[in-house]
Amino acid sequence: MQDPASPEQPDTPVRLLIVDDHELVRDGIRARLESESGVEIIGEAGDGLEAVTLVEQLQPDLVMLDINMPTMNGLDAAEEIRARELPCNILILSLYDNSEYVRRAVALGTNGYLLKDVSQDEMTKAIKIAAKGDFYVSESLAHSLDIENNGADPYNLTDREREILAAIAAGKLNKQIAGELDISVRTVESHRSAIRQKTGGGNAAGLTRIAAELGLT
Amino acid sequence: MQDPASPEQPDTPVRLLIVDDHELVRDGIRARLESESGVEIIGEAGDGLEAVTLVEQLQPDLVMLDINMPTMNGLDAAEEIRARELPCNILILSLYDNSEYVRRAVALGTNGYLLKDVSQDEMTKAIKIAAKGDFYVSESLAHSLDIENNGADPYNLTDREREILAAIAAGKLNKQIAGELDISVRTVESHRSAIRQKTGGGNAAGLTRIAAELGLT
DNA sequence: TTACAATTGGGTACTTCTACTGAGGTGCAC
DNA sequence: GTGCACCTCAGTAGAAGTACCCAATTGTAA
Repeated sequence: MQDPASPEQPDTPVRLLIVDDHELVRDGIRARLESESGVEIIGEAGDGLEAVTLVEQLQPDLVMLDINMPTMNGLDAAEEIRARELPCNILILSLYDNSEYVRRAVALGTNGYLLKDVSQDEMTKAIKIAAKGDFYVSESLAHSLDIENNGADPYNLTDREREILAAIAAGKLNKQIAGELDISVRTVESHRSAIRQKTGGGNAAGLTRIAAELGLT
Repeated sequence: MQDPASPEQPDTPVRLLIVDDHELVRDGIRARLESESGVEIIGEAGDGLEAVTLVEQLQPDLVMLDINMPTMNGLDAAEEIRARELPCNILILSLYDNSEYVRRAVALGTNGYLLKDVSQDEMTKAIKIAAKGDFYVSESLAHSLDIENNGADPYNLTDREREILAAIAAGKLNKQIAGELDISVRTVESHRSAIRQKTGGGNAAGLTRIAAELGLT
């Protein structure tokens, strides 16, 4: 999928960079992989900024990125790594199975999306696949999402609708949103109405919950 | 604080039960503690229900409970353990530093509250303290919360206000809330107004975010 | 080219929420 | 028993959102 410096020989271990803001989780990953001969952990980072820097310095074959992190989240870090055209495969490791995250991960050209409830076997399998530049996604996710199609969210919201939903969830009034997007209040109301219809979200509180569910916070 | 079967001799290892829905996190905890002679991991559970059962069966000195879990969350499990008067100390291990969780944990008579960004040293320290029946809380939390006082949330909401805030966050209209609580709409509006004033929450979307922050979802 | 989806904008009537004002009753602490 | 916090309820005015109706423009896909 990408064009990384992937090891062609199967006996060369995957040089892996672990990124998670929780040392506890990093310890867990380490514990799992230290018995694995095919993987060599060459570094750790605690946030996205540090991750990008270390990918540049250490040039790992694969970086395992948590999403929810301070300073810079994993998806933004992935975007930055791709923007700088660093030759490194990316495996997203997230707590959440929300489709908006997966959608963005796919759009960014990452090499996989794992949930944190992953088993040891699946994790090593995913690392091998992602390190080769292919794409791996948790089975539980592959079933619930139609990634093959176009990565659409379950509500089929348009880009504009997602943009406005995020603004609503941020507590902004229609008038404010209209001002910021330079459109009329009536248009915002139209979009809002469409969002309600598609999501069944009800009032602002309901829409905020759905926005959170979609990762638009 | 409680009255558990705590080991009086310092050379008797703490018999620990680990509860977290993510095998990855359990592996991390294991990896950290297996070098620790004072701690013996006697079992694992993946949700609250399983946790209560295993506490009853294995009678550990200490149970380490994650909060966010399927089937039954960690706080409800702690409540059940206390209700059954099982002689076991409880250490909460949570991803979130929200005050409502800490407040409930304190009210339930648990023996500590750890954040998942805890270091190895602090974790073993907390385990030792909690296993003795004392109370340990992460320093970062102790600073931000006035647990000494009465475990109040940072907004000083009353019980009724929290109840109504939760209903608002659930997307209910004032009229609905009034019906369910058997009070007038005007009263709901009064509470809502007070909540806004205390939290600076603004409209329903803002209040929903704050409710999520307080763990009222 | 035709068809369709997305985005934009409006009219009208209605409901809900917000922002102020006021006050009565209860229970608890000093 | 005097405060004080809490819960209860009301009036009024205006702002905001909801629920319908409608249509012009643009871009893209069949």
